[in-house]
Amino acid sequence: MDLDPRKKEVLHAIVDDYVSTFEPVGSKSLIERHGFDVSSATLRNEMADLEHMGFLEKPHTSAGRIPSDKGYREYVDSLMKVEPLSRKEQAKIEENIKASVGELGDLIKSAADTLSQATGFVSLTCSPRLKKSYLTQLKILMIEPGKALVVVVLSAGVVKDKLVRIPNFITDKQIYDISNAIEKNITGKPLDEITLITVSSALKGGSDIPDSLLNQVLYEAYAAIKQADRMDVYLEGSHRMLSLPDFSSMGRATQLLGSLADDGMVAGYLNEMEAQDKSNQDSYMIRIGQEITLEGFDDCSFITTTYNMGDGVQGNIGVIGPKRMEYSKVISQIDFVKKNLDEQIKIINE
Amino acid sequence: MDLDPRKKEVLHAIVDDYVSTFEPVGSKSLIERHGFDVSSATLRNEMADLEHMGFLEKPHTSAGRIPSDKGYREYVDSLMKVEPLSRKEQAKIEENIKASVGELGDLIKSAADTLSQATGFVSLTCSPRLKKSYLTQLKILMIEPGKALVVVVLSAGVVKDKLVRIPNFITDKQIYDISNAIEKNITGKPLDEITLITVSSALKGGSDIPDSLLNQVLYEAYAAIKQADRMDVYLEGSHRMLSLPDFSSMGRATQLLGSLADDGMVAGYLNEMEAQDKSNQDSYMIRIGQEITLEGFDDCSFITTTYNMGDGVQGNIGVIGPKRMEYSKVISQIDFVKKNLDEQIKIINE
DNA sequence: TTTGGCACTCGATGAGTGAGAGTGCTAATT
DNA sequence: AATTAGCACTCTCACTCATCGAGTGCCAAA
Repeated sequence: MDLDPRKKEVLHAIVDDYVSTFEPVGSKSLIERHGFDVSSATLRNEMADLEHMGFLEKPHTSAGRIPSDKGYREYVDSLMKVEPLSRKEQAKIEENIKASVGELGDLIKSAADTLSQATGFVSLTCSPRLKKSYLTQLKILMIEPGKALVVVVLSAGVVKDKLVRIPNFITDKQIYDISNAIEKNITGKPLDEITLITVSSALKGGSDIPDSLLNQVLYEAYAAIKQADRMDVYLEGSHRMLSLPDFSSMGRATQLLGSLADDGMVAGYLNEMEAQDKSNQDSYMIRIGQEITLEGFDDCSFITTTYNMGDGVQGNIGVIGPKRMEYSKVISQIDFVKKNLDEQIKIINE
Repeated sequence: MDLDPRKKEVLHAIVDDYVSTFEPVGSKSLIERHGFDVSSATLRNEMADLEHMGFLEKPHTSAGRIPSDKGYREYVDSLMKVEPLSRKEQAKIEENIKASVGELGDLIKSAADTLSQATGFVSLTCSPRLKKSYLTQLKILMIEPGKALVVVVLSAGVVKDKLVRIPNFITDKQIYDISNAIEKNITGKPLDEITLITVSSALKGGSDIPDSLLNQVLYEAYAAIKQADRMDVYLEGSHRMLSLPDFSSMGRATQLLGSLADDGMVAGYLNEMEAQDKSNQDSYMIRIGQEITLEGFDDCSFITTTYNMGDGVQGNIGVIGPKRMEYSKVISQIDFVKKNLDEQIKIINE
């Protein structure tokens, strides 16, 4: 399975060339650009070998070669070297991210925007899965008769809330009591162990509210808690894909943007990816071309990593770009954005 | 300025034809499709007149005519008849909107999605301008030391909140007192009359917290209040524009989607439109082609109307589509969605 | 194992062509 | 004065055809 050193060099060169020119690379231009010390015929033979092994493809009988998915995979796994960004690029990213003010949500959005702008591709962020995080506070706040705000505070300082309807004549005081009772009941429990029964237990009968009404409130509180682990996916910069030569055909572009519009689908796939790569947590997840099992992403690659919100709570951040991309550069861009994001989150959380 | 009846008929027919075929319409096909009782030569004369008057344009010397912006404007203002949707379409829209559960935000999103799907264009919603609505409640909720949630309740039952940082050693009780004091101070005031001074007045010195710390809390509360009237624009279905023949050239499509990606720009323009049309509140605002002063929307039209959240608080909902659209149909679609949305909002608010 | 040489393939480019749809104008008709 | 028939003209679109150039595969020689 391992390639001899020259084949590696050739594959490396071809990927580099193809990525930067977007044109099938032929034996001759390969010699011109890289200083190979052999004739074009020799390279042709090597290239034919690489093709048989599945690392290269020919678009037409008589065109140069382009990397196959397997070729990109080999490149990513063992050929490329990730080099750090230039000072300039670093500065730009830092500046952008630091410019965002205030809330966590804004910060993450800002990181995504920055990443999309830096790469020129679509950036993707996904809020952390919170199933395993535990509940530290639950408050129900009366807004007006019949309406209340349920505030759920989770470990890692995540705050979610939901506006709910409650029976009209429940009073401020009653809500306050219910809220305290629920809180006492489930504080410290991981989110995915909380059920409607856990929420309600040891609560009924203890107050002056009829069970049927109490149940309604309990249910709403429960729903609010459950909703807290809703995964929010944010895709930014889809329109940038249109400017890429890779998607200059209307058909491909339409299909891609259509798929990107369905962020639920992307979220689902992210989950799947994470399940597969559970081992190398904290590192990069990369999917190239047809490795992506979603419709319409044949010419794309996903690269994601995780950002940290403390207490082991992690979200995803990454890029969806053409599979013909400068992997090493994009990876270091993601990496740098991630680091900045982690830092800023730490600052927000103290 | 008014056209004689036959010219009106001709313009009407041309717009109809062009909208449905997307091909410049010529004198002959006009006779075939519509039962004009004159010869093609007569129509040619009429068409030449209409062109001189600015209602029609020729893409090339020897092609049929297409409506100019002015032509569409005339069509929209005085020629077309808005007809109600078919039962089927109505049912579909109703179903979609009713399927959305729970919160106001979800409901509006759902309305936008429905509208985009129904029209095949981009739908646009904009949260209400809240400057004129008044504050009914303000609560500050301690989340953990150094972190609090400011909940702002406005008239019409709008609830906004913001997570803020506060000095570490401020206690639950202190926050509670501050919160009450502020609330007492500014309840009932319109949002745009609230200043940092209003928030702070009559508060300092009354507590055991040093002024500098108190100021920090007050500022955060103030910022949370001010943020409540942030206009949220939501654009849905940009990708659908790619399927339209109007944007089948990559250049136009790229430009359009690029402009659509900047929702701040759209929000700003909406504001502008509203200022212009202040008179006919509650009705439709329509901008056609170059009437839109934004870059990149030359081939588009905006149609928006308002939805009601009670207490005179209104948001915008509408469509951005190709100017070559079935105006009467799209208007009734928007109208129907708006009606359903209004209804559902009423239900949510009781 | 490498290399030079050669025949072959295939896509891109550009020119030329004819068909088709539509126009504007003029002169005759109503 | 309005309408119509007729005709020359214009312009796009689709099609064909030839050519060019980059690249390949393979064979025989080094």
